[in-house]
Amino acid sequence: MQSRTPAGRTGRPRSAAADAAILAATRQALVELGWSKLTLGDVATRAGVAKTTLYRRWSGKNELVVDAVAELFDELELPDRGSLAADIEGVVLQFAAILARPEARSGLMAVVAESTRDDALRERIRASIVDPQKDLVLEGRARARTRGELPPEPDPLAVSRTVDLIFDMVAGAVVHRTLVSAEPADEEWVRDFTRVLLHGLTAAAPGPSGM
Amino acid sequence: MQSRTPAGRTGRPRSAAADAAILAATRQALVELGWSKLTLGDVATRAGVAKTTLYRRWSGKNELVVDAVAELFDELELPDRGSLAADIEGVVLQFAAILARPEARSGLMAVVAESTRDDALRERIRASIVDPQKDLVLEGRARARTRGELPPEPDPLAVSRTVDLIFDMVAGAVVHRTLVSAEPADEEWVRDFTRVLLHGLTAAAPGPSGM
Amino acid sequence: MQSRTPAGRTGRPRSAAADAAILAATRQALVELGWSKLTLGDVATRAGVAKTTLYRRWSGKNELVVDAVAELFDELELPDRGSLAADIEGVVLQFAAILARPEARSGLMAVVAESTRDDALRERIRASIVDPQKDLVLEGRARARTRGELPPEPDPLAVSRTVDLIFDMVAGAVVHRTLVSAEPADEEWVRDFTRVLLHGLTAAAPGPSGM
Amino acid sequence: MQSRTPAGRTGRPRSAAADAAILAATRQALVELGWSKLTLGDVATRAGVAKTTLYRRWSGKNELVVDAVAELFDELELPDRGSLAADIEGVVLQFAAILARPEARSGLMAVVAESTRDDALRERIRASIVDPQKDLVLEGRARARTRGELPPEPDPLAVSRTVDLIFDMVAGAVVHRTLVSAEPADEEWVRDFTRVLLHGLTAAAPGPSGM
DNA sequence: AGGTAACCGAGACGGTACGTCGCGTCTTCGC
DNA sequence: GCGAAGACGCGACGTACCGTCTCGGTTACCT
Repeated sequence: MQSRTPAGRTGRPRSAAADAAILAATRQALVELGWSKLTLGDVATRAGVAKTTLYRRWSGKNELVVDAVAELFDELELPDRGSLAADIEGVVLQFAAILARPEARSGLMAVVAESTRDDALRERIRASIVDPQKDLVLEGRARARTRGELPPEPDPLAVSRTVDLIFDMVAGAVVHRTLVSAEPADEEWVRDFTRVLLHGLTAAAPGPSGM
Repeated sequence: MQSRTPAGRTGRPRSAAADAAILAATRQALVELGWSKLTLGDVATRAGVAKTTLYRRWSGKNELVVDAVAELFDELELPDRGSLAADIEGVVLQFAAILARPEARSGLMAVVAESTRDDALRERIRASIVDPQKDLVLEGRARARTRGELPPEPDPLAVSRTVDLIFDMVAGAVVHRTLVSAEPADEEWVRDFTRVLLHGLTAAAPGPSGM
Repeated sequence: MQSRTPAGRTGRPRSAAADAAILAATRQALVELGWSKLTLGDVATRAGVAKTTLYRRWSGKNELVVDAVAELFDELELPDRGSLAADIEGVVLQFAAILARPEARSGLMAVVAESTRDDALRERIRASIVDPQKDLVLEGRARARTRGELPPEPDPLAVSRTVDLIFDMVAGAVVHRTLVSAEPADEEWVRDFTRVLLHGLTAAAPGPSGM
Repeated sequence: MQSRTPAGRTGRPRSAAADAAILAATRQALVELGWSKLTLGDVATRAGVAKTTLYRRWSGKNELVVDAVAELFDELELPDRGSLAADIEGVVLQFAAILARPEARSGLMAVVAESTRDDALRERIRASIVDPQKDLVLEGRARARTRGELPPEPDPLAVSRTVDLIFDMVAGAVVHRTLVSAEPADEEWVRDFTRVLLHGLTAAAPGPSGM
C-alpha cells in the first residue's frame, strides 16, 4: 500500500476527518435550508472548518453536493427476494426511500438542473450516482437469467438499449412520482408500477426491434 | 362582459407589453446563461424594463421562470394519428421536443428542485405545467375508448390511480432520458418506450388491483 | 376682485388649501422624521394630496422645506422693551425659541448645507429667511437712534458692513449654541451674549475702521 | 507598550491603506459632488475598495463624512503672533480658510444638521471636530494670561461659561459669514470681528454676572 | 531533534446580485 | 384642466455570499 497523499509529499497531510465532517454538514444544511439557501460558508461553520479548507477539496457548491448526495446512494443494493418482480420492487422501494429524504430531494434535482449546462458536472453525477444504479439493473437481469426468468443474452447492442430504457423508466417514474407529483412511492404504487413495467418488457420483447 | 381590472380601477394600469417582454427576456436569458447565472436585473434590462416593474409582477426568480417555461408547454396538443399508440408517440415526441430546448431544460428542473421546499411553488408548477399535460392523458384515453381500443370506464378511483401512474411513467421517462441520461428522446426511443408502456398497460390490465 | 389664477385661464383652478396642507405636513414630517428621512411621497400622503400636486408647486425637497421653515420665522418681530439691550435680548430669545423647535433645527441646517452647492437655493433662503431677520437689525438700530442710544447714521457703506457683522454674530452664535453645542440659548446665556456684543460694538465703534 | 490589535488577533488584518484611501476619496467626492450627491458606492470605487470594506469601517454616510472632515481640522493650531488680538485673528483666519474649502462647507453643515436627530453623531462631531477647537481657546487664554493680557484665572465655573460663549461666538460667526451670508471671512472682516469680540469681553468682564 | 512545507482557523478583501426605497415622470380616470 | 391613484425608468441603498488572499500558528514527515 501507499500513502494517500497523491505524490508522496512532505508537509502536513490533509485531515481525513474534515472531509467526512464537511459532507455530513452539507447534508444537514440541505435538510434544514434546501439547495438554494445552502451556503458554503455556513457548511464550513457547521463542519467546524475554515472556508479555505473546504475550497481546497471541492471547487464549488455543485461538486460538494454531488458528493454529499452520492453517499446516500451507496446503501442501494439488490436484495434477493426470489423473483425478478420481487427484486425489482425491492430495489425501487429502496430508491424511493432515498428520494423521500429531504437532503436527497432538493440536492439531487438541483445538481441535475445545473448539469444541463456543465458537462463535467453531468459526468460526475453519472459516475457517482447514476452508473452504480444502472449496475443494479444489469445485476438483476443476470440473476433473473440464471433463474430462467429471462432468455439468454441477445446481442450486446440491444442489451444496452434495453437497459438504458429500463433505467430511464424506473428512475424517471420514481423521481417524477416523488418530486413532481409529490406523492409517496409506497408499496402499492411500486407494485402497480412494477407490474406494468415487467409485463411491458416481456410482452414487447419478441417485437421486431430486438428488445 | 366586464372590465378586466378586478377591483381598484384608478391609477395608471400595468403595461401588458411588459409582461410579455419580461417572459421572453427570461427565456432568452435561460438559453444564454442557464438558471444559476440568470439574474433578475439582467432580465429586466433585456426586457427594457426597470427591476421594480419586474418585482411588482413576480415575487422572485422561481415564480418568474415557472411562468416563462409554462408558456412553452402551451403548444402541447393531442394529435389525432389514428391509433392510441400513434397518439402517444406523437405527444411524447412533442414533450421531448420541448425538453430539448435549452430554456426548458435547466429552468424546469431547477424550479422542480426548488419546489421540494416550497409548497406554493409546487402548486404553481402543477397548475401551470403539470395538470395541462395530465389532461392530455385523459383526452387520449377518452379518444381511444371511442375507438374501442380501451374497455369502457372502470370505477373512477382506479382511473385516477392509473392516470397518475401513466403520467409519472411518461413524463418521468422522457425527463430522465433527456436530462439525466442526456440522450435524445428521438423517434426510435419513443417507439420502444411506447411499446413497452402500452403492452404493460394492456397486459397488466386484468390484474386484481383493478388497473 | 379677481381670481388668483395668474392669467385668467380655463379649467379647474388650483386648490389653495392644498398649499397650506402640504407645508403643514412638511413641518410635521420634519418633526417626526427629520430631514434625511423625510420623503415627498410621505408628505403628499400626510397632506391628503397626490404627489403630482406637490410637484406642480415645488420643484423638490429643498424648495419645499425652505418654504415650510420660512413660515416659522414669520412670527419674528422686534418687541419694544425700552432699551437697545432689552430689544436685542428679546429678539434673540425669539430666534432661539424658533431654533429650539425640531422642525426648524434639522430642516434649516440641511437646506443651508445644500445651498453651498446651489446658488438658487441660497438666494431663496436669503429672501425667505435671512433678509427678514436682517431687517430686524436695521429696525432695531433705527429705533435706538431715535432713543439717542446710537449716534446718527455714519456713511452707508460702513453701515452695511456693521449690520452684516452684527447679523452674522447674532445668528451664528445662537445657531452654534443651539445646534452644535446643543445647549439651550436661555435667558442667562442671552444676557451674557448681549452684554458682550453691545459692549464690543460701542467700545469698538470709535476705531479707525469706521465701525 | 503592547500590540495594537486590541482583542481578536486572528485572521487577516484590516488594510490601513484602505482607511486613508477612503477618507481621501470621500473628500474628493465632497468637492466634486457635494454632500447630497455623494454615494458610498462611488466613494468605494474612487478609493479602489469594495463597498463592504467601507461598511466594515463606517456605519454610514454621516460617520464617514465626520471623519473625513475632521482630518481637515487637524491642521488648526494656535500661532504665536505676540498679542491676544493677533493670536485670535490668526486662528480665526485658519478656521475660515478651512471652511472656505468645498469639502468642508457642505459636509460639515450636513452632518451638523443630521446630528440634530442623532445623539451619537453629535457626540462624534464634538469629539473629533469641536473639542479640539475649543482647546485652542483655552490655550489662547492661558498664553494671554502669561503675557499679562488677562487677569489671573477666576473661578472655574465662570471660566467654562465664558469659554463656551466665546467659542459659540467665534465659530458661529465664522460659519454664518461663510455659509449663510456666503461672504468670505477675509482679513478685514476678521479684524472687525476680533475687535468687537475682544472689546466686548474686556468691557463686559467686570459685570455682575461674573464674566 | 530540527527544519520545513503543507496544512489549519480566522477573517478581511474585491466583486456581483440581491430585494427595497425614494425620486420625478407618465398615464389613466373622474370631477 | 385639476386632482387621486398608481405604474414607470432610474439609481442608490445596505446585505449576503462568492471565491481569494493574508495572517499567525500547528502538525507530520524527512533528514
